[in-house]
Amino acid sequence: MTSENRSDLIPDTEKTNFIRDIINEDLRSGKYTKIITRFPPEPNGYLHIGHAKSICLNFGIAEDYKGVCHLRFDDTNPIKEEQEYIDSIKEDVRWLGFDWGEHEYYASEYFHTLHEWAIFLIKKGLAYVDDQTPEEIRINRGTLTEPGVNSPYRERSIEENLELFERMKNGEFAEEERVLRAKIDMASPNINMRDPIIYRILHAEHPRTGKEWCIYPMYDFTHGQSDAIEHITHSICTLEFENHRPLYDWFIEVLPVPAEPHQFEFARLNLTYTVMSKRKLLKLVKDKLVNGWDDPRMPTISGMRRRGYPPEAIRNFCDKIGVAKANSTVDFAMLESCIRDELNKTADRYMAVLDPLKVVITNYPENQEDWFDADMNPEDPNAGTRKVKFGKELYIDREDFMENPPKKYFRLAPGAEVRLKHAYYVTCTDVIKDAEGNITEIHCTYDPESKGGSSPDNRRVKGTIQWVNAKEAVTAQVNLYDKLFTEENPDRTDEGKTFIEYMNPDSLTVIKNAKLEPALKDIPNDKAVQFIRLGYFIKDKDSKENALIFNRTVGLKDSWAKIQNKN
RNA sequence: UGGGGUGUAGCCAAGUGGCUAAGGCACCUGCCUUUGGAGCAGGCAUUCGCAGGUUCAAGUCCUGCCACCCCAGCCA
Repeated sequence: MTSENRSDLIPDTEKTNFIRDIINEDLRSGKYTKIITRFPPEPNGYLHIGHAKSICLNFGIAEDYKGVCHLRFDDTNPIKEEQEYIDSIKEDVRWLGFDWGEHEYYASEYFHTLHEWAIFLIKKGLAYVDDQTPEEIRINRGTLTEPGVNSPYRERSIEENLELFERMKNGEFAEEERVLRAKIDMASPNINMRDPIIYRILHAEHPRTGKEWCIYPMYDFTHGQSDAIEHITHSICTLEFENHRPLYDWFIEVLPVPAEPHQFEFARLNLTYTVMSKRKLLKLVKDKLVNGWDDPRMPTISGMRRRGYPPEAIRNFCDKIGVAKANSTVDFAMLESCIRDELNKTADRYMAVLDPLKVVITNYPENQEDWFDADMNPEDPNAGTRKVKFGKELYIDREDFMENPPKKYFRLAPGAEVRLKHAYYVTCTDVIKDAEGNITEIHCTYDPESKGGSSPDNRRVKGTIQWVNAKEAVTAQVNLYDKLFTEENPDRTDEGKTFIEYMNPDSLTVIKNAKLEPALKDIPNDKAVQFIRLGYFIKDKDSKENALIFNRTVGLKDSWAKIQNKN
């Protein structure tokens, strides 16, 4: 091996984890002079936040070390895989902000090489065709504590194996009738080494190779070799493959592969109040317990996109949670914090009310109107300002008025004065009710001196609430989301329940009659905004010109709710 | 009961024998505020799963123990 020290490639970064330590060492020692990683999804479902961790790790390393990251579809099981998933995966990786350039690969492109390598193994006496039934194979594999027993077909001649494997390939056998196995050690304490199956018969059409094959290589016979073919230097996967590493290394050792990749394992991401297994997510979709893979309550990348999570926030989250080998469950609040942090810096502010309560400013002249300058984002002076129009009749949120307020309630109440954001101070003078005693309207007076939101006498007004002008407000549907599960760990089984039974019946609240500042009507679909005091929102893809729909991405931190919960 | 892993705060997570155990989330004070948002200041592990041992010095090394996770698909 030529040994060139490329420690110059080691990035100056605060990101630190055991994988980067290994890479740094490999660069210093001259083991590698260029880093090549890969993200290897199986196209059998949509990507979720757990995949985002792997994507950020693999593509992030490639970026930082001036290397490349391949996007490789692990498409060895045509029964579960579909083109729809391939398309969604590419869209999601791209949306997260990563670029695989020309390096888009498919394990299925290597089927011919893999097939040749299988024959190579047979010729070396290191693989054989087994005629046992699945049941027999299972029984003879032994258990965790007992060794397996050799297949009666284990010592077939190389010629017979070659012929049988050829006939398998030619479609002469039914599924489950025969398999090709590596001949390793049926007594190995590592079950993966007990003559693992490397080829099975599947009379299924493949999304990419069509009907060309009826035998398909297993994951273990595919992954490492694909890594070798692509000259991957660091093949990073999750912990459950740790037991497979000896097998990975065995194939690399024994086969005439063009490179010697190495596998490293890290702990997959778990998040509180959500499930991450593709099987479970698929069930939620298939059983229509959610509205598709991109339901904003789903932990899928597409769900988060529709929910309004910015890709930068997801990437930042992946950086913050770190990469280690200990199983862990990250607090959902950590993700939300990253979302708010990003949105606080970037989202323009607008005013909206979710549950409109009419306010009449009794001393405001009938035909007067005021235009106020409202800052788009107090965090970003460059965001500029917009004009908002004030009027005699407004809407405020019903939550922002209480007839009998508790202590420390800073909002509107009879006799209380509040600031209407960007506009005037108002004081509540009357409460109007219907026959049932429901509050239908409140009357206020305004202080003309407080124009713009501050008064010459500098008197303190504790509360500031948002409002919209009744005359020009636009009506919209607003979707509020809560956790999909009520249980921190929906995967728990100790109560004898399934994850479905932990679903939160109130995970979606649809508000039909929200009133919005008119400017919101023309907001682009992918532009995140803040509704002042209510949270961050994004226009839903089903939103129409005359049927606006906004999804709440995440609420603002609510210290008032916290105070109330204490009492 | 075989093999492979992992244990640092409520949750992530640095730490590679040597100054007072990083940082973030959450939480708690106080300040500030035209969003009860944001921001600012401070607090929050006498101790690193437990017990021994080595050393002038141990979260880091050694021994033993405990707990949890993964593996018996012709899934990946």
